[in-house]
Amino acid sequence: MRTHTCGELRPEHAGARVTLMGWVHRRRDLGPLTFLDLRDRYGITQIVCDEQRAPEAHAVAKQVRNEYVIAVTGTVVRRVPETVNPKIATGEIEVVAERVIVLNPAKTPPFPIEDERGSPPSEEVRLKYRYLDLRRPRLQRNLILRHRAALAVRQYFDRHGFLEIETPMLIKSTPEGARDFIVPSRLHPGKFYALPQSPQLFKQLLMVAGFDRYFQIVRCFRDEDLRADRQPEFTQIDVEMSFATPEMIFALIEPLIEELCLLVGREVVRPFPRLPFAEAIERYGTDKPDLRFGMELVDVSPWLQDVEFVPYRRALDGGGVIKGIAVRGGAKYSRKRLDELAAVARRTGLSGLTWVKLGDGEVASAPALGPARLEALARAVGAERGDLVLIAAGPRTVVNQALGLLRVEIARREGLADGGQFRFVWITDFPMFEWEASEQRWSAVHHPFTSPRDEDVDRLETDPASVRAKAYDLVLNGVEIGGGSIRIHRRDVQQRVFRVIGLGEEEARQKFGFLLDAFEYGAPPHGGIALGFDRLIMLLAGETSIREVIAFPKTASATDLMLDSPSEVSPAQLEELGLAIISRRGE
RNA sequence: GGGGCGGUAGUUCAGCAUGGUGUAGAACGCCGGCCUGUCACGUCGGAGGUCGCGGGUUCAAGUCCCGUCCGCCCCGCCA
Repeated sequence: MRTHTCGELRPEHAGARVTLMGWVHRRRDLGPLTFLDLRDRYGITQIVCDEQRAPEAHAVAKQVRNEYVIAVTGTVVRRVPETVNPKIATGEIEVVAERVIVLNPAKTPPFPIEDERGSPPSEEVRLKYRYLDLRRPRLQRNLILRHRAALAVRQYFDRHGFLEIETPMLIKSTPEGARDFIVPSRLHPGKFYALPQSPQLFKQLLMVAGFDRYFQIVRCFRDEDLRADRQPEFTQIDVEMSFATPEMIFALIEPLIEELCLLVGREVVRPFPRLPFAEAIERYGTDKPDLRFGMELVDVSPWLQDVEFVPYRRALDGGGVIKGIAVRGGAKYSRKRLDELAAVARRTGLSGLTWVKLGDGEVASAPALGPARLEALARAVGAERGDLVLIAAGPRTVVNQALGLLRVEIARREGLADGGQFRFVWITDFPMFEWEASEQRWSAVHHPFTSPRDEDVDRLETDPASVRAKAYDLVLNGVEIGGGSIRIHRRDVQQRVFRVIGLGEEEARQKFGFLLDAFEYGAPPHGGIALGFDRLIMLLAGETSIREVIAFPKTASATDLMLDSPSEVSPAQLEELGLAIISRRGE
């Protein structure tokens, strides 16, 4: 029986007879004297096997290899000062083995179970042997943090009167939003369940049911392409409150976030700043701005009303805009570097980027503007000697997007984003709808259950573009970590919103009839938020991919290299479900 | 669907631009010997390769061309 873990023994245990079990982390064979580093998730303890004192134990120790699982019985002894190892918590003691038993031998692992020894193995190998990767300190640390965070979340909401209520995983496919993962039904051949993209409708119905304060740490599924911060299944902290205002949601979430940050020793500044969507776009070119650095977008159109330079003239006459950013110390940029930046900007559809170097006299890519004009532009964006000014002209959305991208790209390459800083910001007043050019219809920016702002409701039908939503996102260091809204709780408003997004009366009744019905039985005003748990843990852990905080993640092509999933199923299974495969790729 | 980077020993990589450089190298790991205070032990010796896969060009392909598969990043997509 194990008496202690490998991270537990201290000098005060000296003299105790103990039994440890764990993995052989490393073996140092000095001939008649062999040291074993025994590891479990609590730590590492040095085992000494002496041929003189315990020949049998020593013989076994000679044979063990890395990652063997062994049991060691022996005596804890205090190390003499010269042999103390300050790098490990148990470094002041060691266990002199009397008996070593191999519980299970192990093949040589495909990569070392250690961080910081050479380059890390490729992700492909790590994912194939995920159970070995998970032995490494990095993932152990991340998953322990994830557990502590989940626990803190549950305690926090419990303390504030919230109930964690589970919602179904087998639900109904609905229009709008991401692609659903669908699950065939054996009892109803030809019919399908869908896995939830979020428990959105259920939490609203729980409000109708009077539960008043709900939360859930819940798995969600979206069948879309992956990214470093997007997996097909991911975890949300889902929250909903009755009689809520946005202010109440902010006041609820901010202290929670603060607690979670304290888990990794980070202090945050409260309250988090608020930034209306429109302002975020104008100042940062994005609705998820990274506030760790400046380089804000400045509208320089007013200084160029009478400009003759053709690209600028065209932009202004076409109802567009001309904006710039100041890059500190950018005057030293090479031509190659500037060309690369222009290429980045072009990805957004921007036709051209003007640059002005403020060295000893201005050097510009558009000398036709003249020194006086360049000087004025530089002053307008707040650039000083030694800086670089980048100017984009064109349609407002393209200009904002291009400069927003450049801002982030430059900050990344210059290392302007301090990894030790956590800058939260609430983005508020999102527009309700955006025009889907490909489908020639309006679609909900957040989701169709989001309430329009009271003063904008009248324009739902006449001017959808101008309707703002009671929606908000929480952004941390340029990453969207959550979003929510005050919901619609009246049937008539909900139906009007459905109509705007082109959801017909009949279809609305068929897909969301239960919700519309529920609204007629005394639905309280309510609202909430969903936080991306994986992303939050990723940022707390200092990682750049959520795969590093998920025990068994999928590859960028949504496969599992360990399980080799997805996989084909037997003809019998298909038969039972009433399914037939029409064609397979490549056949 | 599109763009970019990568795939060579168990692992991480070099070699590829300009085809021939003796048997495709290095480090770590692995195997064996020696070593009584190591803790990234040391030391001596050794084994280990479908250069992702298929086709093509060539006297000759890890290296050039075409196709394809896999991993990673980005755009589209993700209410």
